Amino acid sequence: MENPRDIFIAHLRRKGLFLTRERRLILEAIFSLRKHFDFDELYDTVKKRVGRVSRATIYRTIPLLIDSGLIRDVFRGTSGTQYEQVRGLEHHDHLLCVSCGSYIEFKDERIERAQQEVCKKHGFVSVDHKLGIRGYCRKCALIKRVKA
Amino acid sequence: MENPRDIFIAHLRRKGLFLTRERRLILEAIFSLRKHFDFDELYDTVKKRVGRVSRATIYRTIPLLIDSGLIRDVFRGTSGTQYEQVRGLEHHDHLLCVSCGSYIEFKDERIERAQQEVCKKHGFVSVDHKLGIRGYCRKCALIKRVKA
DNA sequence: ATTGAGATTGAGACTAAGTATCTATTAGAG
DNA sequence: CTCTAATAGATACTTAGTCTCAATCTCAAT
Ligand SMILES: [Zn+2]
Ligand SMILES: [Zn+2]
Ligand SMILES: [Zn+2]
Ligand SMILES: [Zn+2]
Repeated sequence: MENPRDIFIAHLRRKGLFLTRERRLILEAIFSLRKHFDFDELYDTVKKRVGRVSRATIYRTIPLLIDSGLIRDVFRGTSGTQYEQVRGLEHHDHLLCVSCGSYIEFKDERIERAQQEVCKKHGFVSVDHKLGIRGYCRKCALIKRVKA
Repeated sequence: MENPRDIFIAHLRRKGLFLTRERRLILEAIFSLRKHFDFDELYDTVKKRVGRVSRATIYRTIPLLIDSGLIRDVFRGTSGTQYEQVRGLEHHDHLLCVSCGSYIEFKDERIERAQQEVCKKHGFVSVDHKLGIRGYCRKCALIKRVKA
């Protein structure tokens, strides 16, 4: 039951929903994409494979996939939400280069643990969290320094 | 020179811009608002005080205030960006209740320090960061438990 | 105080992400 | 196979935020 398709079906069942052709194709399309993707990439991929799909269907399916734990939304930039495949991957946070748009993933146990403590101290029940550090990646930082 | 108005003027000067009546009024309006606010609250407040202001002017002024370090944008929810006054306050991060919309501010030095180390390890030059933990505040967590 | 170049405003057109609505179609239980 | 609820597609709609441009304002230089 670690198969994404089975996970998805199980989640749909639980909510009394069907695994339709479209939902299956959207799920498959996601796994043909790079790990981080946005709406348009998903939309274009599905369209290329099926010929026709409604934007609304994609928008309706995304929350189902999020609730299934198969993807998550990572950032919300100026041009729409960025998603990423979860694929059994561990939770992680991001370094985001504001210059070239690249990102680095990281996970720091000290940060994760400290967050739990913060929540505990405030009687707060955490559901999820996002830590995004914006700045300049090694390459862009170098370029910037050369220019300056 | 710690006066917000002076900080703002200095920033404008540096960029060859004027402190216009509108910009001054927007700045003043912000200080009459609670610490966290969104576009509409700012817009309505300015309008109430001056009678007329263009949405575009507010939108044009916000980045100037951000660049001046007087406000910062905190989240981007479903309904627009949330800003907060900085007012010489220390940087902090947020616990966000998904049930009642309240937030708790916190700062954890261990987290801040660990972030610096992560950046260093990746040759990443950090500009800023946002850590948002979503979940249920004490009160809402209790209500949820009672219901369940 | 006047003036002129450049900055700024207001109004509204525009863009684009995401949602809502409606009708025809489909999934799947019985 | 049949029936019903769920669904997809098409498209209208909503809304945060940007862009445009003519009219107006700012302020430094006279
Ligand atoms: Zn984390
Ligand atoms: Zn990632
Ligand atoms: Zn922080
Ligand atoms: Zn805050």
